[in-house]
Amino acid sequence: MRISELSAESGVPVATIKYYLREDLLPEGARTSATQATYGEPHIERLRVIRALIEAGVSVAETRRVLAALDDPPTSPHDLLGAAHAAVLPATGEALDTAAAEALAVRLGWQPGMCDDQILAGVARALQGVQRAGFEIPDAVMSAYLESVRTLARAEIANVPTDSPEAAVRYVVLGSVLIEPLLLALRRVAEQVASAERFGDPAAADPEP
Amino acid sequence: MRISELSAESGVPVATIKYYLREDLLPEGARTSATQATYGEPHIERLRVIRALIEAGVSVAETRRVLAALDDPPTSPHDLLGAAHAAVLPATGEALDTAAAEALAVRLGWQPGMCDDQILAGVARALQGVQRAGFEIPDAVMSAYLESVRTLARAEIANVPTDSPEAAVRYVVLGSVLIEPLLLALRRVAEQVASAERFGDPAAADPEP
DNA sequence: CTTACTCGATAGTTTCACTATCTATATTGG
DNA sequence: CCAATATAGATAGTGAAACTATCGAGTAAG
Repeated sequence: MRISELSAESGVPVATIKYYLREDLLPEGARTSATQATYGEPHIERLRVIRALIEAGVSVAETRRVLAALDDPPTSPHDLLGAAHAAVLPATGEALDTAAAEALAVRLGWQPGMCDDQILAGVARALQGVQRAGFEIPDAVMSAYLESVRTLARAEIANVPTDSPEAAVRYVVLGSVLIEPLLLALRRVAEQVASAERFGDPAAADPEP
Repeated sequence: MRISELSAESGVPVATIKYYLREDLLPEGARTSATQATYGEPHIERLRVIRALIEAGVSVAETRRVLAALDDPPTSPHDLLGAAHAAVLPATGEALDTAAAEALAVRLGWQPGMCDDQILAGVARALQGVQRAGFEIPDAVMSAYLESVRTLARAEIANVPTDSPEAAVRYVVLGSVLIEPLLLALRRVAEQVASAERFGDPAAADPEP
């Protein structure tokens, strides 16, 4: 398959494919001469993953790191998850108050050394943003967050496929990143439903013409 | 308070404050002459909210809409939530398969007409991204997502403060937007914990020197 | 009255994700 | 075999987004 066919097949413009090649998101095709190369099915699949990540809001640099984790997975599934997470986390710039973040992590069953500091720093950064806006999270709500997130993570990890390493890698790496927009979108729907339940919006009743 | 003091107080550069004034994120100060205005405590608070939203990844245009919802809230709490959600949702460009999204929404207790199509379109878009990457969500995991998200939303809505309308507005509008990074960060920690539990990473055991 | 500050307008900067152009080479249809 | 088309790789340009800097004219304070 030549680059123009790859483009037609995937819906991604040739110029963009070349850009992804330059950025090391997509591997080179098999060279047939100095100015010619051919591409195959793996390239199409890879392009699908790239587009999904980028459209999910992952930057090109982060996408490159996610793909690197896919291509060159650490041996243990646990390290794999760490690599996937690290790929989408910004390097910590400013100093953060990690005490509050650790307190929450402990309520999730976390123990010191259990994961990369970056992951905890993400919690600290998010808390800082919430707090700097002068927003207070009621205890009951925070408890619900922790409970929900633990349930959800347990189900995810319990379903890591063990049959093939490749499947496990795909599941862990893509699952941790691609699911994020879905969770946020589902939360919005659930909030609307709960709000309709509580505040009994008349518009929720089926309107007859 | 003059603009330079507001800048010193809030840590936001004068040029940036002027930019926010131009972009209608921050209201004008009280004019004392043609080239002078003074700012007060509300401006500092507003700047804190703006910075929190923008650092949480909300764009300037979305931030403007969120602030508009804060300033000029719909009368019913339910519509308020809709306004907050609509503020951070992109206008749908391409056609989406909403059937799958509706099926999920129904499992959350959703009924036709219960919320803006945009919110459902967000689910459809997220599903499409997941699916185009060739990623399969196991049924058990999807069930856990729905269950978790319902629990979490119920707790959030149950805790909307009813004493003052202002407090309710703040809670709903900021809560739906600012909490997102926190939830994603907590999910990562919970995944790490669940992963350590399942795969028994030796590094999780406390290392003695 | 001079020095510093302010407003408002305008223009410049940086980053990001593409997108377009160009040259030398390769392939392909007639 | 040769002209039309396509390709790789390099380089430069684009447009959006979020600032950042500069400027001129008008205060304000010591």
